[in-house]
Amino acid sequence: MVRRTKEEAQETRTRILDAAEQVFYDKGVAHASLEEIAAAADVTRGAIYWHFKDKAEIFDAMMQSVMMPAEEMVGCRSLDEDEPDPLEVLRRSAVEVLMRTARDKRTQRVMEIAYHKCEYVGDAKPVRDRHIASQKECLVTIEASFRACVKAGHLPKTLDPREAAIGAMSLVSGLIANWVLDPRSFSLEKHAEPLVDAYFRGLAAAPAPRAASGSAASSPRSRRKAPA
Amino acid sequence: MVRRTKEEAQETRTRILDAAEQVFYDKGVAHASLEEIAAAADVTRGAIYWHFKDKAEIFDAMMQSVMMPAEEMVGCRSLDEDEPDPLEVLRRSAVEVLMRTARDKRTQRVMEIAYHKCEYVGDAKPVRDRHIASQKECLVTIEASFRACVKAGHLPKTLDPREAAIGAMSLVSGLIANWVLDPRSFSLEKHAEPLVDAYFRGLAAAPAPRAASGSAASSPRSRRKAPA
DNA sequence: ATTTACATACAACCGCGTATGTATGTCAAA
DNA sequence: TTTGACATACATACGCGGTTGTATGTAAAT
Repeated sequence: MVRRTKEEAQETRTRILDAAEQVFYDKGVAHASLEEIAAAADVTRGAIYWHFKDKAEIFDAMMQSVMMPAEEMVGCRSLDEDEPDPLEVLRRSAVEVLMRTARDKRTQRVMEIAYHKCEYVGDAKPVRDRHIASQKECLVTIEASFRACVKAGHLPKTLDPREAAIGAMSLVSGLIANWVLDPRSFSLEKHAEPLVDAYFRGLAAAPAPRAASGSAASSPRSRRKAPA
Repeated sequence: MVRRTKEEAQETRTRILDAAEQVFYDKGVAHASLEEIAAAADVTRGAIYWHFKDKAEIFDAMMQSVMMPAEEMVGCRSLDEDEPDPLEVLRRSAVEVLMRTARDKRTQRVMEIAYHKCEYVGDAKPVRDRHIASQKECLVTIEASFRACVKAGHLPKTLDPREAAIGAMSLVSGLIANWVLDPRSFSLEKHAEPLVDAYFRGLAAAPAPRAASGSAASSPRSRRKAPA
């Protein structure tokens, strides 16, 4: 056996990761065997067990090598305290995440694996935990941005910043999840920006006054027009 | 073995389905063994193989026994052609789906299985196909509602009904997916209706005029304020 | 008597983890 | 500078449990 130099070993590692991505995409994480991954990477299982403890660790490493939308939305832009237009920064971040997904094949594959071809259970718990953590962090960051927007007068004072953040994150991740499930169902590239804009307009429009904070869903109000 | 009557057999079948739901929830679909399911249903694998071909068929049957948000949003309300306020019907449907998820434990479990504890690949293809199909059907139905709203003057004529439908579906499913992943991260019950309302307000607000329909994302406009 | 609705028993495979082999890189000592 | 010892980066081989599908048994319902 030709023992490899350190750089070659590192390349082997990335080859395994790339192969795993492909096999995960084809068979799903649970049904992907290490033998298949090894074959796809043109190595043996021995190589895999040298670089990784088990399949869960491969999956973990693979997910860490890319950015999920939640992280990316807040991560790529460092929001300055004195940003003149935090709303625009936020809006653009959301659109960018969607656009990257719409255009980059690699991102598409990983998103589909993350959303529809793995199980966040048992061994995948570390991945799930990071997912939850990043989501939580994402929420507080976006919330901070919205809060700044309210303070700057770009959004109405009645707006709940956290609520707005929850909606933004859900809209973006929902769009991605639905689109990768069936890219032919609609054009993400075409609708991404208009939809983000529409949601943001909804936040900008002051909500209709409510009767205190009673039980919302079962309120006796039978029908209500959307505000003009 | 005491041979069961037909009704008892049917009950056994549902017991298996209920047990599968629990085991799927605990271990994930792929890692759930038929032995575990059988034990949870207090039967043997023999009973399972009598009622179902394999695990995929169990999963399929389980998913068919409940309604996913996409189906439910359009399914529970038959939209009449002469509905006076289709927008309100749509709004209420979306909120109802979210509320049911927030309140009903069973729905929560199934949603988490569907969104985070199964792999739509290989044997699960029938489930995936139905999921895609129902999503597609959901889109056209919601789109029809929005179109009716535009026609009725409840929404601006500049609104793209299909785009609005895509956003609505994504927001709802995204909210559910994110919430079941970590219910403590936010209160779905509290924010469901306000968020749906916010999105609908965004649709009601006329979009800012765009320079024809050029490449949207790379438009030179460097910053833009949210409309007041 | 036959079919139904299971339980039991059996055989086979698959994938995993580990143990071991091995050839080469790496590096300190001479 | 060369050399030997050790670590590295894998490949190979083995044993094992767990799961699956099926085949068979069986008692009650029809």
